[in-house]
Amino acid sequence: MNDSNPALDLVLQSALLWSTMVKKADQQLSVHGISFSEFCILHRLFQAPQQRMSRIELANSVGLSASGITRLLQPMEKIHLVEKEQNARDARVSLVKLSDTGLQIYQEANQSCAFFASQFTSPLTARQLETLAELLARL
Amino acid sequence: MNDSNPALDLVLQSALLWSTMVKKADQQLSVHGISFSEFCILHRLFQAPQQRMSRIELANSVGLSASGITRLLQPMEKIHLVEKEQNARDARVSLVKLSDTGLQIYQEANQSCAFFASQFTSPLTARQLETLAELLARL
DNA sequence: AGCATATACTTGCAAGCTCAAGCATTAATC
DNA sequence: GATTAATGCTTGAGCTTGCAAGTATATGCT
Repeated sequence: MNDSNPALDLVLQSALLWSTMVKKADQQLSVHGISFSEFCILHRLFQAPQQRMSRIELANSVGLSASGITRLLQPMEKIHLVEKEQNARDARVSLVKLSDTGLQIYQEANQSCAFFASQFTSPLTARQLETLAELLARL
Repeated sequence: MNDSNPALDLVLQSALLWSTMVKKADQQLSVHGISFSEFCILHRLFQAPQQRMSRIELANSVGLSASGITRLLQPMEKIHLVEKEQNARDARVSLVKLSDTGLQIYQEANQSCAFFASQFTSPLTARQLETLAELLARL
């Protein structure tokens, strides 16, 4: 009757884990006035060469749709966390660039988020953390 | 400059991974007319003693808020996947019970979801899957 | 050059979820 | 026994996101 299925169990287990994790991260980041999604954006931009990316690249890198990016970026532009730039070669793409204030907010938020992350993963040893990351990277 | 932080990387990596995973699972389940959230509900009910739970328990077990459960369950009651029952001891709680048709849909959907899950985890060996589940269980 | 197709967005609409507030019921305290 | 607090749930308002459709630009084919 109860044909336990490890793969299915894993999927359900992690879905629950992930949803609670994001909620907690959101809470931690709220003091900086940004959401977890916004932090992901800033993080990707920070990592990008010249801290600038196309919106589509950005969408893929954080797992959102193109329209999701458009709407998420609108308020971020308004408060000048990011800037809109045009691509000289291709007039379709509009680049997103991390602004100075965006960089500052990112660095502050990064502290909070890093603290949260280390707290969240504290039940694991460094070695286990590494193993976990490795296994997840295969999926 | 690039002070790489394993814990933070893990959090960001898994956020992306799970969001794409849930989207794919939703797609797989759409042929049964239910969402991933709804499948989680059915799954928990199926596992529950007498296939019946209070709404708050259900909310916690799938990582939703109480109001989320209320709204998610409304259409499910309408198409008779679940039934509402009263608790004799406590008039506040209303129990949710898996119906016969709900059970049937669950079993069909379970096949799809199990297939998806095994496909999703196919890059991992059974041993690695076990390790992964074990590590996630600690978080 | 001209037309079809693909790409990079943006926008209208709808779904799914949360938070805050409210209601009903139960438990706890005096 | 009455009052206060806690619990279980529902509802209104609002946020975030996705999908489908639309626009603008680029690319490829002939």
